[in-house]
Amino acid sequence: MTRARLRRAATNVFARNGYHATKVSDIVAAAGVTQPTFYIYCESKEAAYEALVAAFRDNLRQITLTNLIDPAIPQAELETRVAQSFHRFLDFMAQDRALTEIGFFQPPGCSQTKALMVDWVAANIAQEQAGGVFRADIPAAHIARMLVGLLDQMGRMNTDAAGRGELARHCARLFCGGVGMRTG
Amino acid sequence: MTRARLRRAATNVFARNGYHATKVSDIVAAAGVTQPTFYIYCESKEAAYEALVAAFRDNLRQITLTNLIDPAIPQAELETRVAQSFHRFLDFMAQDRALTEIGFFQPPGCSQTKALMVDWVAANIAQEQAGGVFRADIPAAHIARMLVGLLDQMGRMNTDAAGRGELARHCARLFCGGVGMRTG
Amino acid sequence: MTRARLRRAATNVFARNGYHATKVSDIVAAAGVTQPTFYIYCESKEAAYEALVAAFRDNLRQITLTNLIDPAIPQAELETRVAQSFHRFLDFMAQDRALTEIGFFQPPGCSQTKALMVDWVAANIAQEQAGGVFRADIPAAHIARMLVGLLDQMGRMNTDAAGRGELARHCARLFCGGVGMRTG
Amino acid sequence: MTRARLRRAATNVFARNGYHATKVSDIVAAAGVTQPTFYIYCESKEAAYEALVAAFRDNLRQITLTNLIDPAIPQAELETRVAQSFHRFLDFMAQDRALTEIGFFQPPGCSQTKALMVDWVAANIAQEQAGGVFRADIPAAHIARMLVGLLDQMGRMNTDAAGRGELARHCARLFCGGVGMRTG
DNA sequence: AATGAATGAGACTTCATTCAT
DNA sequence: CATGAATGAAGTCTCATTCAT
Repeated sequence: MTRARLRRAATNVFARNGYHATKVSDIVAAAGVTQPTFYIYCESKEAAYEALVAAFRDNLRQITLTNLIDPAIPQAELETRVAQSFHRFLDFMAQDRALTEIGFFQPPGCSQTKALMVDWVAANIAQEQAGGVFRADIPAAHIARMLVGLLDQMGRMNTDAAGRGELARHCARLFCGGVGMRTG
Repeated sequence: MTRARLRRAATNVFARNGYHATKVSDIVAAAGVTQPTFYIYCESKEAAYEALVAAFRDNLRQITLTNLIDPAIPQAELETRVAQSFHRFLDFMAQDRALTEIGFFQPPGCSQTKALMVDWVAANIAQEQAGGVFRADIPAAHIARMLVGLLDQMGRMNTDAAGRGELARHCARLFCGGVGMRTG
Repeated sequence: MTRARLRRAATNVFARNGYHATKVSDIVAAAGVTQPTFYIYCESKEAAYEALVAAFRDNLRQITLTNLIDPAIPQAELETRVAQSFHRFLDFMAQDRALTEIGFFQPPGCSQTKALMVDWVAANIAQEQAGGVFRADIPAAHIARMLVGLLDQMGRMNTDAAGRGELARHCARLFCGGVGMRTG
Repeated sequence: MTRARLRRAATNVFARNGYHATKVSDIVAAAGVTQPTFYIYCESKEAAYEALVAAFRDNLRQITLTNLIDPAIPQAELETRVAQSFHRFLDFMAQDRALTEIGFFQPPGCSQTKALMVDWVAANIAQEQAGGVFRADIPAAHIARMLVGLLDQMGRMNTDAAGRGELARHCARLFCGGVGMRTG
């Protein structure tokens, strides 16, 4: 109970103020407990932060793994399928905005998180390229970076569930087809 | 002279350790001067940091403005022209890696920088869409976010001049044509 | 307990060295605690000082208010009654010499304290003049200034209880009758 | 020339801000010279201040000495003569308000100045008592303190030349005759 | 399990003062 | 005589962390 309140408080305060500008006293004030109590549940301020980051990364990892696309997919359905992947990511990021802030947008930690995500996504892309789903003349790592960069920017927009649907479709269209005019 | 050494030292130390973990004493040690000297040239640690961020943003703004694409461009040359734009961005980011770290990758400040860049780029894109250079079924803001996200990720790779050329071409290909297979 | 020790220590050290020459480290050393403890109980060095000044002023205000003289007093008893007022002031000032030093003799603050006291006393004098207790051909404000100036100087003398009695009588005699020889 | 400008600047700045809150950099800025120049003319900030205080005291001493009253004076003219003394003091204090602020109203130094003045005045009073000018049933030191206290308070009022004349007459009346009603 | 009270360590900033020119 | 540039020394304040209860 106390543990949960501390975790919630820490997430919110860290998300609002960032790691360095957050004082342990702010967290315990938000949680309605005293400072020594904080140290009953957390090794240190740093450990508390890292636990949140790690939790976010674990979830992100799961989402990423489930987004691998079956090579049997018909090209006609690809964009829709990719939109679905984007949608999952965007929903996940919106679901606990404060935690996402900590794990994905804030230093210290956000760079590492994205670097890891690039690796995970790149592994998927490589398989998908091998399966003929995506073009193979560009390294999987580069494509993975594009995807992560896209999510990074789009995830910053505060959209409701409906907005996320549209956003995901746009992402998919850009990701699959680029911005060029279709000539001919 | 001393001013330049302080600026260089501040850039490097801030880039290496981040704003909060950087102590004024670190900066002056790197510059080979004493602490009071720092305060002769800088209002405060915060002001010193902000001056660096502002300098980076100004340069970034210039680059962005020069990257507007002429609507008269033939579609066949578009990708090459886009690659040129990416190349300029990547070169700029590589030119003073430490300053880029501060202005583009590190908080506090990086989010704002990217938000600004999204606006600048979106203004370009909107014109380019109006000129028929890019598809218009996706909001310019979304396309701008993709571009910034792409640069954000690609700019993190430490590449030499040759590597940047290839990277820029890959970016352009993805940006213009997406990842999908071209189905006859 | 700690709060009281800090207050005592602050009073003594401020009184001995003055506001500017007093270091927080001096205060905490005198109180037998560490520096952070000081900041648990006091907002800042300045706030600590102001609190002492304010406390002194409040007390001074009370004393002043109770010194208003009933207009029904016979002229023959006036000097004795005035002596009583001076006695109260002198006792008050002697009672916590260090606090008096801070509130009444030391800048910053002493000028303001005396200006306030002049106002309070002037209000009394005006009533007393209206009641025919004191001559009315001199503005109450001027008389109040004489009284405050007199106390300012006399309060600086370090006298024991008996000395204060005599001093008060002298003050009263001067205040009521001046220094001139009584001719006729 | 430079010496005079520095002296004037120091006087004004010290008077406005007080000793501790005045920075050498403030003084030199006001004088339009650089910091090292200050040290060509002044041993130190403290010495500069003390020189001003000493100058004020010297002048004050002169004024005090000339205010000794001839014992041959008829009682009827006493109050007028005392008013003249007060007038001289008030004029002196008004003549260089900034220097007076430093020498007479501001710590560190004002207490000592007044203590000295009490001594000088007391010497006068003692002679005057011996000459039958003033009542002798009150120690000269006490009377001197009353006079100094009176001046201290009255000198704070910012009055023009005319106002000082009236103020001096009021002071004399209070000093000589006190506040009591003259009962037939 | 929880807290009231306290602290060790250290950061930023200021300012009187001095060289070398 | 005057200065541009620099510094030694110090002071206020903060904060993560810990006892004793």
